[in-house]
Amino acid sequence: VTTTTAEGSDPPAPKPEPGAAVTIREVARVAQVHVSTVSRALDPEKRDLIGEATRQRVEEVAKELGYRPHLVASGLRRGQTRTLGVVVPDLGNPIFAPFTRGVTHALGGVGYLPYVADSQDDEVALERILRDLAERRVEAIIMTAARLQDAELLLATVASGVPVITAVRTIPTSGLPSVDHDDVGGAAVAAEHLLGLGHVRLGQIRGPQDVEPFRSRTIGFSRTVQAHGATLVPDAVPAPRASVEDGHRITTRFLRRTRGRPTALFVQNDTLAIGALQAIRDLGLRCPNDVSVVGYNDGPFAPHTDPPLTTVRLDAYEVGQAAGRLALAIIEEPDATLEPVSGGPPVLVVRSSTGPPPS
Amino acid sequence: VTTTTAEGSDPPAPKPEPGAAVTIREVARVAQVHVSTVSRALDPEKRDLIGEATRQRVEEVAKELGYRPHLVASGLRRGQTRTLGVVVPDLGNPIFAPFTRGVTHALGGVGYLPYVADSQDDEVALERILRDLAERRVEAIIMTAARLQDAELLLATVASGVPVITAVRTIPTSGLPSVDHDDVGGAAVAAEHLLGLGHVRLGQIRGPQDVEPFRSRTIGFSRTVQAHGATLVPDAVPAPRASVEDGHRITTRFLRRTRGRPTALFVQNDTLAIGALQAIRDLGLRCPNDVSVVGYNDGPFAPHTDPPLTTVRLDAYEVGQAAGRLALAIIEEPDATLEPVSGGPPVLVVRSSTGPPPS
DNA sequence: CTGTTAGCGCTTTCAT
DNA sequence: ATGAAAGCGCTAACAG
Repeated sequence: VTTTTAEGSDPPAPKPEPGAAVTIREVARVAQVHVSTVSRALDPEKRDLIGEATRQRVEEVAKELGYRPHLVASGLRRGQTRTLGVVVPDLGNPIFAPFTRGVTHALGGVGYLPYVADSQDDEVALERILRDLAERRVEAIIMTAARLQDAELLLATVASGVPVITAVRTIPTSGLPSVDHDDVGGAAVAAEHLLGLGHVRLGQIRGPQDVEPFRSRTIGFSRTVQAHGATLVPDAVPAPRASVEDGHRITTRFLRRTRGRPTALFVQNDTLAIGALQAIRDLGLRCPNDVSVVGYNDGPFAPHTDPPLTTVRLDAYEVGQAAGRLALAIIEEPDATLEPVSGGPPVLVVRSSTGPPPS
Repeated sequence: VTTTTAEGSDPPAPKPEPGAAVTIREVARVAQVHVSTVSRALDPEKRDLIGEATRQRVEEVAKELGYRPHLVASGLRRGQTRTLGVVVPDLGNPIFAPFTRGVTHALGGVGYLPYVADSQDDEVALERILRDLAERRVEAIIMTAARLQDAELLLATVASGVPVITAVRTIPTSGLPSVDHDDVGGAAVAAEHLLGLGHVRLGQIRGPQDVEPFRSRTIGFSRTVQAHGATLVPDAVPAPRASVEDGHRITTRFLRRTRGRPTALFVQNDTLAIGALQAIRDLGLRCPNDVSVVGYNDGPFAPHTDPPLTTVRLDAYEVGQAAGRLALAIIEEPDATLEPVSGGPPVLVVRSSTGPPPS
């Protein structure tokens, strides 16, 4: 119990305690007010509940003591963490750089900060990541590493109370809110480009088919080629991973084994396409003279491959922003049924890896 | 006040309360034990303080109710967040993918999860990021986005109580713990390679000189060239950013303006080198016939440029791991003076972008 | 072995 | 306009 100092001239003006981290309590003690007053004075929403004079004093003391708010503690009390999880399959895939920037930009102003985790397409790693994120009470998870068989795991996460949205790699049947982009359409555009150049024997180098976008690209491409009455040379197996190495391997096998080799290849992403271009060179063929190549994503290196890659642009930054916004929306309205958001239409970027078929 | 049920036969076996999130308290209520008993039963460190029978019951109830520990709350109590910040200058730079993986792997087993933030080399963005990380009470910050002029800001962060370590981009004068790699040596190796091929007029395309590694590379290269009595063709300005575009622009200007053009170029990172190769082509020159190029980093695209890039390998994964370990070390021993850790020696990877000078 | 009590740092009724 | 008291979910002495 402190004695009132209603009569004294100068108030005691306590010295800050040394050592210990400076908390709201310390500020209160030095400023001679109750902790709740400090809390209010420093809360932008509530600062005008406090008298001008006291507020100024509190602010001054806070600054002087070097007070830093403790977001974890205030978050606990408020029931929020202002945190979310971004799960990517592979940070090495160049589209996740702009994607992640898009997310952070959408989040930036509102004080959310993302945990970023890389699942490496490993089921048990993913499981650990999701559990960890849930236990840290992230307010939402932006999942870009989904394979079709992960639906159950993701729905369980949602059931446990953490909203999950999917982007880039969605799971259409799951009912999870998603940021979509029209990969069927994108692949169709690629096919039309090649058909328009006069190709009649086309093939595709497919990515892992348990990943939605690759599956859609397969469909879009096949359907369009067949609709035009051209020949779709059947490929052997899809690439197990969307890596340069697998692109090289699968392309080599595909171009070597085939009788009546295709004159044009739709390679389902840029990373695979880099491997494909290399394979073509290694086989002693020339691109685009012997075989044309279309990639997908228009990542940062597409303009700089040899030859520069014709590819379908997917604006990963934009998709990331959309994902960030969608995540915020679902945080605000957890029960709203959210329409899939579109990440913008795919557009073909023509460079030098495509040309007319050899005569 | 609950009445004791000491005489009844079957214990009441309370039903879980619906709705509300299931906490340790709820588990305790259902399992008919005190919350602290639950806390202990579920804590791997303390589980054997609890009787076999009760522990099993608690575990069972916890599982049945779908109890998830609340890491934020327990962290608040324990005074830790098991969280750290990784600040990168640009996620688009391909070395930060393996770097970040290295960090997470070093951290994985011990339950730390990183926030990842991208400063885009923007001073005010960086300031915001550091403040935010500090207020979230990350236990350490791994800073890879440091420019020399950021020393003060970083030291202020340290003073505010959050340990900061630097990696990739260090600030030698700052005294911050760091993961170093020998860029002077790496550049020297590059120079020796070119000199060994017989080049006598060499130049370099420099990255931003307020960033330590670029500065060291400048020194290592110049020094070695001069020591061998060869001519170092002075360049105009360093690239303001380490981007493909700047690499192209600076290289174009450099090769065009120079009388007595150099026959070999040390380009201070792979991204710039991609631009440089492009510029060489655009000028109608051939690489390596007219001009040889050595890059730096050996990023994922180095084998796939045209021609494949001779470059100095920096093992970013390894550096990331070292940074993770260093961060853990400083978390455990905040006051230890930590020796700079080395991220492994630079090694030259010879591909096809270098050859003897034209005769 | 288990329960009691207090408290991490903060916010929020509810008083006054 | 400010203070008092309670509590977010959990853990850690300190009993017994």
